Amino acid sequence: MSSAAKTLELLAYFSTARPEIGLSQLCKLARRDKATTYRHLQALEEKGFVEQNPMTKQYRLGPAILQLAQTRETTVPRKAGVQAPLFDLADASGETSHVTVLSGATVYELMSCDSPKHGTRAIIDIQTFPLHATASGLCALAFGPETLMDVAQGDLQQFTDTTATTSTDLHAIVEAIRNTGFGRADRSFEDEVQGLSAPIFDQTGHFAGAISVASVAARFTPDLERIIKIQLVIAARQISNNWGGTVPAHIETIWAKHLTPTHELETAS
Amino acid sequence: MSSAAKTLELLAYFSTARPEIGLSQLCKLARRDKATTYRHLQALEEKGFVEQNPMTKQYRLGPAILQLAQTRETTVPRKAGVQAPLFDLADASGETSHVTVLSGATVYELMSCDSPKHGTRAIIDIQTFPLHATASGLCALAFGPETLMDVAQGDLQQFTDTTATTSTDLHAIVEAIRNTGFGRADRSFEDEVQGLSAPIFDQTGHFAGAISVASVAARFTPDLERIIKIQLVIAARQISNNWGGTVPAHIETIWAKHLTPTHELETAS
DNA sequence: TATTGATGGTTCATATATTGAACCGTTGTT
DNA sequence: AACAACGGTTCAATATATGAACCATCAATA
Repeated sequence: MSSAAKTLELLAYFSTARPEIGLSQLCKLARRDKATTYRHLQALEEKGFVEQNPMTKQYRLGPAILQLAQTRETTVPRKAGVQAPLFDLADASGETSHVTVLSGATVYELMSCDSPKHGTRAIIDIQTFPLHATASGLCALAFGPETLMDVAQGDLQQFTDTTATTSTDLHAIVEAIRNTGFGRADRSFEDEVQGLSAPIFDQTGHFAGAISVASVAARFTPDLERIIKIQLVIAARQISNNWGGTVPAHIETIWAKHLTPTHELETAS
Repeated sequence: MSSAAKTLELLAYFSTARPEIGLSQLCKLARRDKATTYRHLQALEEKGFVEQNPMTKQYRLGPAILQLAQTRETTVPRKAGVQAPLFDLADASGETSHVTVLSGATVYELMSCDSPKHGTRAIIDIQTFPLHATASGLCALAFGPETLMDVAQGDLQQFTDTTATTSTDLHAIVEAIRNTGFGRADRSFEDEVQGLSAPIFDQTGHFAGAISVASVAARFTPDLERIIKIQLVIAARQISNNWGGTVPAHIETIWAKHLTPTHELETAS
């Protein structure tokens, strides 16, 4: 690995949980030599990527990062961070996929990608997604701000005969989604469309949107569901990353739990 | 210079004005070999500090920066406390304004705000500010740690014909700033730009940065200077407050002394 | 269609910049 | 007073960075 890459790696050890790190401590964390680490820190400090707390001599992230982040944020639109993972998902799942963003109390479509694999396709033709009836919307209810639930309950429009139209039903569905880590809409918005989604998180660590696959219900099988979920996890991680966030550990945990082969066997038996 | 530092330097070439840069272009900008630059970009890309636009093959700032910036800002909040006072200052002064932070011996731009009032504007296009030639830098020399003066004297680059290039001149200017409480750069960094600044203090009670206004020299009058100084004081107090500090009493005293009508009359007579 | 020039990317011998064991000076603890 | 832990420094050994020259691709041009 290049010396530059090793230097950059040091930055990743800083976090809100561990905002300041001393030289020795950083050596242990990175399993590097002290002299090497010291020089790397010097280079980072020279360019403003870290600075030293004059009192404690410990290092922390520096101001240069803020300027770069400003540039990135104002020049790279969210769409750019979505394109590749979304296309890969549509390709791998063979189904129409889309990414939605939460703005205020509304779930908007950001980008969609139709897979050319099948003749029959689920056509997405709306631009805002009902919170209580779509996989994306339910994902927002499950992982987004709590106030969303109040908004959702104010409009429980029935789209199909499986749409949740009571507060009780909606709460049960949302609770199930919190337990699995995946939004799910069983023909609740359109007949014959089965939605699956995963939450996306931005740099603030909050829910920012969702990535979803809309399958034609007739070909939806447990096998396909598993495949799609695995792909959703990959895409959700990548997009979160591109938006400056990471998938919270507890979400990763419930995903892992739900996708392990042992779990599959247990539920199958 | 270390290879890591050279690699980090590449990032500084990205800006809102030039968000995407191709390999060849970057080589020209940085005056580096193509192979070297390519490998540096590889290292940056590997760690997410840049990414490649798949269409154009050009490079742009990557998502890793957003995460680091988030950590920095949540652990050392700076930007959040700057926004409103800075905007108010730009609005009230009608000039381009910016806030800088001192990190080690370097003055970095934290945020800037262009006032839309005038057609001609002082455009800020640097990311670090020379200590001896800018209002912010001089403010740091006057109110920051004493060791800064040694650093400044090591590089007295001449930018314009009013830039201080001797130790004697620099000391005189800094002394004047200590007596007025305002950093001042009379076309010493760019021709036709008149800078004025006020120091900002953090919770440790030490100098932490400066807030500055860059006026177009042609419209700089004593009246405007007075108006700007009054606004600078307001902003410096607010930001210091937001950063957990207060403006030291002796600074408030010299500010008051310099802005009282009696003083104006005295100097005018 | 062949030519040119620009781009992004690659190779390899050279030599320069990186490495880490051991060192120093300081600080706080036993 | 001895000790340990810290940040920081030195220097010989060598791993790593370097850049001239190279290739492949593309778009414009003759």
